[in-house]
Amino acid sequence: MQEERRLAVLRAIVEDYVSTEEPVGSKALVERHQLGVSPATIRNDMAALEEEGYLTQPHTSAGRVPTDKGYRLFVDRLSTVKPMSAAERRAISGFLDGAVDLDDVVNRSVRLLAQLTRQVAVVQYPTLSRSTVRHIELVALAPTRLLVVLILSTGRVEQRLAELDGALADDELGALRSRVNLAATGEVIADAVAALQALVRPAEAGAPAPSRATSAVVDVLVEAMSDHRSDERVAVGGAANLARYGDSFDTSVRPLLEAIEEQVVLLRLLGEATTGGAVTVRIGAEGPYQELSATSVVATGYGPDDALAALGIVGPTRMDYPGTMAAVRAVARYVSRVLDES
Amino acid sequence: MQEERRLAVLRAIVEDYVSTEEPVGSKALVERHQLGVSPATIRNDMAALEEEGYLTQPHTSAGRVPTDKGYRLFVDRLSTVKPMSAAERRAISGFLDGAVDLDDVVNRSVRLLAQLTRQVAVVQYPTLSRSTVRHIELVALAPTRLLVVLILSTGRVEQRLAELDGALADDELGALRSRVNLAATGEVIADAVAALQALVRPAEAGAPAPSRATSAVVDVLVEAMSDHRSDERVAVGGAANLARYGDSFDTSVRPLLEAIEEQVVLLRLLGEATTGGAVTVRIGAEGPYQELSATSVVATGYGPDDALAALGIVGPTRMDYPGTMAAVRAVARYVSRVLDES
DNA sequence: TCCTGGCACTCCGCCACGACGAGTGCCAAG
DNA sequence: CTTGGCACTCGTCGTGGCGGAGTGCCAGGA
Repeated sequence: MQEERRLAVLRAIVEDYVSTEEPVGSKALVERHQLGVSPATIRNDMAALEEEGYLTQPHTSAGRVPTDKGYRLFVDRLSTVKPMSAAERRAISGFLDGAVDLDDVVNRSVRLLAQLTRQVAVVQYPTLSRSTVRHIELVALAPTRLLVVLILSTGRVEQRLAELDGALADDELGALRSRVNLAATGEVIADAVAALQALVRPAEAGAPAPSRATSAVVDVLVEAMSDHRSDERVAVGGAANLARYGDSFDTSVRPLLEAIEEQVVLLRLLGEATTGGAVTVRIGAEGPYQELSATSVVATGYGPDDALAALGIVGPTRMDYPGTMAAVRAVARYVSRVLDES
Repeated sequence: MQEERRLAVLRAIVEDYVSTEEPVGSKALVERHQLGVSPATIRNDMAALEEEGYLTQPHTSAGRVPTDKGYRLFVDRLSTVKPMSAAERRAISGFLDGAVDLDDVVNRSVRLLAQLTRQVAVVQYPTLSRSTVRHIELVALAPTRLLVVLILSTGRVEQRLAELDGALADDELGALRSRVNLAATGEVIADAVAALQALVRPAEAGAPAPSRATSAVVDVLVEAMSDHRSDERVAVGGAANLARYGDSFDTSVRPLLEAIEEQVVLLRLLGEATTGGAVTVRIGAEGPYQELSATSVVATGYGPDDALAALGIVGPTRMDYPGTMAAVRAVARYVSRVLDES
């Protein structure tokens, strides 16, 4: 069956091109793979694959190079995700288990991912909106100054200052602390916000009006919970891997460097990945940024239901997809596990 | 006086080379500057400057390029730090005033610095050892589980968990809180550590032995205060400016990318800068890393006595030193001011 | 003593040329 | 449908000539 062989040819071309970084010709192909046919036959297949848009030639009479469409077919149908070796798994879990707090988990993950894939790694900080409230603490720094500490399930801690109109006695502070914790602890952020706001809503007739202090504290908490600034935070690592690109500075390195500066861009690149549990691959011009048409993104969600946040890598379209996908998947799993334990 | 003119020639060469990025010849020099002498005279001066090691020629019969020694002389004696314009000052203070917390200050600073200098900017997080303790809070999360929150003068907040042997009553908790705050608040970290350890030292005969809870809390606090991990944190920005280097990828961009990955390297580069109040310039091979012999570091300390931490930029030796030094100095001043206010 | 104009020289960067070779497309035969 | 052969294309690489920018040196002048 020729159709099958054609796909085998495409797979072989992708693999060779990824490892040699040079257009691959028919002769080299039959030498490196056991295809059982002659170069001439391969040439016919290549011509057909080019006709269908899976391959292209840099110049007449150079070898063939996969197109985005070719990589897409390869990723979707021709490759199987390589399982990580036991040693790699041990290295991953050993490296991540040493993390002491959320920041550390994220930083270690991004370095790990960069090291495993030898690409630029991106890890999004856990999304605020997916977290639940673990605890709220109120600390009197001064008679009219309160430190409000918000501790989330992901280990994130936010602190704000609240200025009060008047001094607050210790027992009043304790009562207030109990009330806000009762309302918010264990709730998802959105529900916690609603519950807190209910505390200060004009109660039914006869109930006591909410105190000024309560309002102030609730305001600060709601503001902290609504502050999606940190939703937009990402850690980036492995920029040194950009140096390996060597050629194609302008088409690959420059736009990537610019993207790294723009966290918004990185988030958007990762964005699609949190949907669905599997590793997402965006190849070349499939994405929203034409400057990044020479780069691919391999990403996935992590955390409970893989919906807490996303992590992944950005690299040239010419990359080892099976290996990269395996690494991204493995790191996401271990990060999810580590976060779950803490 | 020829000696004076020679220095003027060196200054002119540095300025022209920085702006054109090309070796500068004698003819171009007399055209662009009012030196009042002929190219031939300039040639003699250039030959003398080269003899003394301030200039070098890429090839026979190309123009001259400053050596590290030439830049050094330029920086030390021939340049005056350009004052920032009023508009720039407004932009800086406006940009930094919007910061909400320490993280934000650092992040904004690094972006600001990268933007002003169009170089890679590096800002070290405030050093733990230079901070004082603002407040310690103890929060009972569970009967035998305490959240210990350490708030520092720089706005940094560290939190740790302490596990207790037995339950602690509210009033006991309050007493413990008072004791640790009394001992540590307002103290520099080193003194705070000593004061806390004094609390649990076997007191003179007759005094009550320190409780298990006290020991546990002090242990956790001392550990948090001794954790110099975050002393080693830096924020990096403006990596996209590397793209402007264009040529000299291997000599400049690659080692810099690698340095950016290695925070230790960045810290060491900034390290020397915290001594003394002025802006420090390290040119080319003057520094400890020969891979970075094509780059210069312009850095200074910030915070009280400029000793809290350091910030600066890393760029090619061929850079606008006066402008860069002005920007680094200005940002450091504003950051110090902002931190002082909060 | 120092500056200046002139002049020969060096050497880089650029371009055109030609040989080489890898790789292709096509065709006719198996 | 596969295969070997063959002519063709085109990029790469080394060669050599040319122009120009820039230099060093020297002799004459202030």
